[in-house]
Amino acid sequence: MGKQMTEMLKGTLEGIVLAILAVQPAYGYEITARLREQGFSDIVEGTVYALLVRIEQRGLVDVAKVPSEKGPPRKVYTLNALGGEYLEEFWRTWTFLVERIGQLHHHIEHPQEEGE
Amino acid sequence: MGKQMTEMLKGTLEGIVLAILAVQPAYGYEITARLREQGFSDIVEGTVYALLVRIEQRGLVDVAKVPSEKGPPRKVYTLNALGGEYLEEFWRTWTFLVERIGQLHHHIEHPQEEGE
DNA sequence: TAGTGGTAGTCAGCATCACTAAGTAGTTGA
DNA sequence: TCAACTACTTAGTGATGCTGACTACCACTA
Repeated sequence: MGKQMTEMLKGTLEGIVLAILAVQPAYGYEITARLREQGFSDIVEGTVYALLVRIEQRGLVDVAKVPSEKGPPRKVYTLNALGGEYLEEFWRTWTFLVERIGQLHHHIEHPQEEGE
Repeated sequence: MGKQMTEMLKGTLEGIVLAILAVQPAYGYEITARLREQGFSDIVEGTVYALLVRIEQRGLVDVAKVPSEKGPPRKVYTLNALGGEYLEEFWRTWTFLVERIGQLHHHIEHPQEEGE
């Protein structure tokens, strides 16, 4: 999309991937494809793999190597308990931010309604 | 708040400040105080000032030096035409992200509703 | 047999951004 | 004089996503 989206994804992409893993376990290539389907057309594989390494090192996911019919073996990531807690914290932070910014947006278009 | 919020603010804080300036011109110290009032209690002055320097260098705002009754002169920032366009682009990007992530959140809590 | 294309993952280097921490300066009041 | 508030500046750090190139496995085809 653009530079703005790139910067916005910092901090949120991690939550997005954890949310995808919360639905069901997945491997890197698959996650990248799913992100593309869901509209994040510009996210590159390298970014996703680097992110997966990070969340693995932090112990938010469990990893299993699974052979593939086509190509090299897959590293399948599963959200574990710690990852689940982290994801919940993500949702709280995200919701807070969405509410604050939503208020700002509303304030701009309907300035007379708020008491200043 | 925490590390998650710090990372999420990357890319969004700029939009937040531009949105504040869209309501009315303001200077750094004032913007910091306003952010604190609006719930972003952990945002430090240094962060805001650095951001203001950036958006000034990109030509998104006009700057005027105004004497203060208390303390050094203020640098009052006003959103200009380019800044307005940039802010609109920010809202588009932000809305897109909120919708995508909202879908993900919904999907997790009501998985059977979506067709896969 | 060599070449192409899809699958799957790794790595080095870069730019951007928020934070930390310290400093400079002006004004007011004890 | 010194503290406290106002107002802005600056150097350095860590985290993150992107770029671009690379390795490797498999199937199909000229």
